[in-house]
Amino acid sequence: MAPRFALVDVNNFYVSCERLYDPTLLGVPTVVLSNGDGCVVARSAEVKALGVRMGTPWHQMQDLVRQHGIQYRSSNYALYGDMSRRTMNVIGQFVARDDQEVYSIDESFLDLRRYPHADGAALGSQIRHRVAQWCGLPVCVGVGATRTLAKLANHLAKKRPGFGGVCDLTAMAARDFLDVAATVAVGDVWGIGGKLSAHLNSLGIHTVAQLTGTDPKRLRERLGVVVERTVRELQGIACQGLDVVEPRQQIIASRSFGEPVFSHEDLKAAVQTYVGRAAYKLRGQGSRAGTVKVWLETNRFRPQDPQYHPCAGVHLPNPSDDLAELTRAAGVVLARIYKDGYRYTKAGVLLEELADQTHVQGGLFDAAEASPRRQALMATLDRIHARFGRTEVGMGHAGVKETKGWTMRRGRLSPAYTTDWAQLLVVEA
DNA sequence: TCTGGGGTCCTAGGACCC
DNA sequence: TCTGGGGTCCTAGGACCC
Repeated sequence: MAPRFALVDVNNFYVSCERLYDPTLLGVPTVVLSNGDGCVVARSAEVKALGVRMGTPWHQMQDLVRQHGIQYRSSNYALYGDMSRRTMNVIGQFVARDDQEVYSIDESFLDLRRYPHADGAALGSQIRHRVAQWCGLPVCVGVGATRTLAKLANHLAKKRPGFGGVCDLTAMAARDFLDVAATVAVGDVWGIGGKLSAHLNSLGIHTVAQLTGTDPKRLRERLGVVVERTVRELQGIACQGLDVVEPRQQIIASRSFGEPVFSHEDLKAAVQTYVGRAAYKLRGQGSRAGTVKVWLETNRFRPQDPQYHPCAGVHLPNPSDDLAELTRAAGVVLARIYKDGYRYTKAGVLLEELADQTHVQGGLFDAAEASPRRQALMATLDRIHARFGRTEVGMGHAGVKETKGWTMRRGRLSPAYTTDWAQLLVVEA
């Protein structure tokens, strides 16, 4: 059966979620800001039309904000995560369970090879209609013979109004495809970012049509196997299927601080909080970590400041998911890399060498396996975390209220409308 | 004054082994 | 004075994605 993929993607996902519960934002230029209200991570169509780029620092666009009355919201991941789950469930209704891959918070691939008679455009329209009606969110659908082509189709469905939100490249004549592809820049292809784009341009390859016509083997010599595969996928040869969801291979928890931090004590409090978050995710996927790494950052955007970006880690004698052990390990690393006299702006914790809980090998000199009491304590922590949110209970200094300086800014956070009884939407009669 | 956070995969080079 | 060749594993760093 000929491979065929669909990619369903929510338009301006975070902004669309905010608008769903606050209709005063409809038609108004709106952005959602990153953690700490640092920079723009989602833009409404009106803001995109003003030429605001993804990742623009918020403080750099204040003139534009005043001029055009741009509204902003702080990131509300409780809301986006829940809306994502609902949306993915609705999209998944159109295929068997094994034929859906949730690729990111706002995108899902569907493997259509088991539905050779389904009309791509009609299917796309149905999905659009149902997600709009059941979730209140706008999506676009792209269909192609490979995942890369489905991505490209989705890009066209979004950018070219003529497609009406659905683009099926498998229904397009080869000539028509090349005509369209000649109008799309290589940088718009999935897997071709800024660096590779510049490199391709220097080789005289500017459009998707040109890239599609290039010999993949020649490109491999210069640019590596990733680009080779991308070109083959553009040529219609599937190099990647649907990915099975594997447990993560690394878990990161990090934040920029609300204000700069100088002392070992404050850094310790921050790092302990991040360990708590990482350990929660770790246990959530049923893994244990073999390595704990910690890194610190000063402000890279102020070259006049003394810079220091250390990163170090420790191997644990045995992979662990125990918060006390992980916290102790992180503390040891932090003490090793901490140096006085720097203006720290960010810290992070990285758990690596993740192993399945059931496949952990006992060491020769271990104390007995983690005691049942200890495991019960961890399970209780996880329940508290799930019920009350991240910072209520922790280890050591984690979450102590007085050490406020490093906690992040969230100036305009919308309520967790769908995940917290206390924050339900109120409709005035 | 203010510039996100969490991931994946690939590659090159060094260490080590036989 | 002369000093192999081939393989694996690990790590750091780069590029990309959302």
